[in-house]
Formats: sequence, structure tokens, C-alpha cells
Amino acid sequence: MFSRTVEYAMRAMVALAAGDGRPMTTRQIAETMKVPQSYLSKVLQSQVRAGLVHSTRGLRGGFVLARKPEDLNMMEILNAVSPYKRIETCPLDQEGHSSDLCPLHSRLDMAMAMVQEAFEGTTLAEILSEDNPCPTLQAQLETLKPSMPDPKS
Amino acid sequence: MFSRTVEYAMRAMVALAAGDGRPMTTRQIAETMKVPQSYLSKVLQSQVRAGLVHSTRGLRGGFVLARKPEDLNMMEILNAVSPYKRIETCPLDQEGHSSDLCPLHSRLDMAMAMVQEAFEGTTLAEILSEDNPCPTLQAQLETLKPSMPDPKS
DNA sequence: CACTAATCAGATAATTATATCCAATTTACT
DNA sequence: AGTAAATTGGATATAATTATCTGATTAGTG
Repeated sequence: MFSRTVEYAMRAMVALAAGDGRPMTTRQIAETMKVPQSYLSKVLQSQVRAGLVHSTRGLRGGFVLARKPEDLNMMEILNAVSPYKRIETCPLDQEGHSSDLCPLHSRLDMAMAMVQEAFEGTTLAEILSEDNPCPTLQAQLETLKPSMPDPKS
Repeated sequence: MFSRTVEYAMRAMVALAAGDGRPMTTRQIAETMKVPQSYLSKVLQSQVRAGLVHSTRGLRGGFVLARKPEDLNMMEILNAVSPYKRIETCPLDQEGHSSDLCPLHSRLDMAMAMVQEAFEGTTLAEILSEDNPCPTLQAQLETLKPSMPDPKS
């Protein structure tokens, strides 16, 4: 149901939220989250354009969350890569400006509304705080952290 | 969120359910539901293969629902054109056979579960019985019925 | 100031989804 | 039997998504 792009965006944002405050590179995120690296950069660019992430170029650069994980929800992440278009008017009734949807599209939109609500109500912080994290994710993050800033001192 | 194919499939099935028992042709359905005719035939073939619709060829042929609208739900229609794959295992943890999902994918799957439940719980009959049908759909169906079998008598 | 690590942006390729077209087949009616 | 109406299936075209690559840009380091 959700596109691969959405999947990747969510994974990347979780990775960022799971890190310490320092910028993470696309390579780090890609390896941790098993996302094609060069596609990830596109996905992250969307997050930057949407203002959810800050990017800094150059050495020691990378991506950092623009806000605290507590007020960054799943809906914003999804919207950044593929705008969520609720069904406003019945596509079968292009002329009528009546605000009501037909029963079919009312149902379809209701499903979308449920998803929207669920996603809006779930922050990155909430995702991180749960007690059954991906074992792989945990392990990867452990090994990545120490090996990162190592200017021979 | 839902692909165009899914949209078309739902529209077509509603059109069939709204008709009298006689077979409807792709052209009738396409015009009523504003779906590209030649693509609709592919969509309907999926419904036939899934056993939701019966097709009869030749003159006076067309498509008929295989079951009563009361026990044909939205989920079956969706599944016929694009199988709904719930998230069974965390894609980040390919090795572990642990049945638990990580918090992220648990959320994603939960959203899918909600949609699935909503769709499974909504039959074509229910959609037809609601009191705010598409004006266009109503009108089209009215005009189509009388003008159909008209061999110059 | 040059070098290097890193993102950014644009071009391009590959894959999938959407849509159309046409020949073959089936069926009913005259 | 012959013809018109209809689905079926295959081939093909177009558009959107997904993915990769390459050069340009930026920032830190010595």
C-alpha cells in the first residue's frame, strides 16, 4: 500500500532520530536501513525541502533532524515524499460542487482519514521508545557510533 | 494512496451491483463510471479470474456479479487487482524469524490492518444502500437502462 | 590555497503501472 | 450459414516510479 519511497523515507528518519545529534551521512543511513544509497539521497532531499531535515555539505556534513523527534510525526514524513491527497470531491461527479462524496468515495476517503490520523498521532520519539526495536537496527547503530569520528586522537 | 486500477475496479463493481441482473458490457460500465474502456476490460478480467464476476461472450454478453452484493466486500475487489500484502516480518531484520515487527513496521502494518478491516466490513450492498449516491451515477444508470435493448421495435 | 569528504542537482536508465489497439474467439440472432 | 456484438489475450505505447551515475558545489583541514 505504501510506496517504496515512503518506506525509505520513514526508515531514514528513524535512523536519524536514533542517532546522536551529529550529522549522519547517506552512506551510514543507507547501510543501517538497507536502502539504496543513491536513491536515499533523493528521498532525503525531499525531507530537506519539506523542512524536516537540515543538511550540511562538506566534510563532517550530513543530515540532522530539523526538529525534535517528539514533534515529528509519520504523516509529515510521508507528505514530504508523496503528498497525501484526500478525496475532496467525487471524481464521478465533476460538475456538482456538492461537498458530499458518494458512498464509494466516502468509504475510500474514510480509510485514508484513518491512516492519516494514525500517522499524525505517531511521532518518531514514540517509535524509538517502544521496547521491541529491530535487532538489526540496534546492532548496526552500536557498531556505527564508535567507528565514526576517529581523527586519530 | 490507492492505485488507479483499484479505483477503477471499485467503480466497475459498484456499477455492476447497481444494475439489474442482466449482463453489462464494458462500454456501458466505462461510460457510466468514466473509466477508459479498454483498460477496464483488463481490470474486469482480474475480477473474473478472482471469481467475483462472471463473463459471457457474444451478443447480449457482458459481466455479472458472481455473488450477491451483500457478500462481496471491498477487500475482495481490491485483492483481485492488487494483492494486499500485510507486513509479516520486519524487512530490516531479514535473518531473525522472530514474529514481532519493529515499532516502525508495526505502525505501518497497523495502518494496513485498519484499512483491511474497514474494507472487509463494507459490502457492495452497503455502498448501494446509502442515501447520498453520486448524482451523475444515478442519472447515467437511468438513461442507460431503457435505451439498451432497442432492436428497432 | 589546495585537497578531500561530503551533499546537491541534473541527466539518464530500468522497471513497473497505466492505457490502447488489434486479432481471435465465442455467442445470439436472423 | 452468416453477421453483429461481445469477451479474451497478446502486442505495443505511454507515463510514472524507482534507481543509478556523474559533475558541481560546499565546507572543513592541513
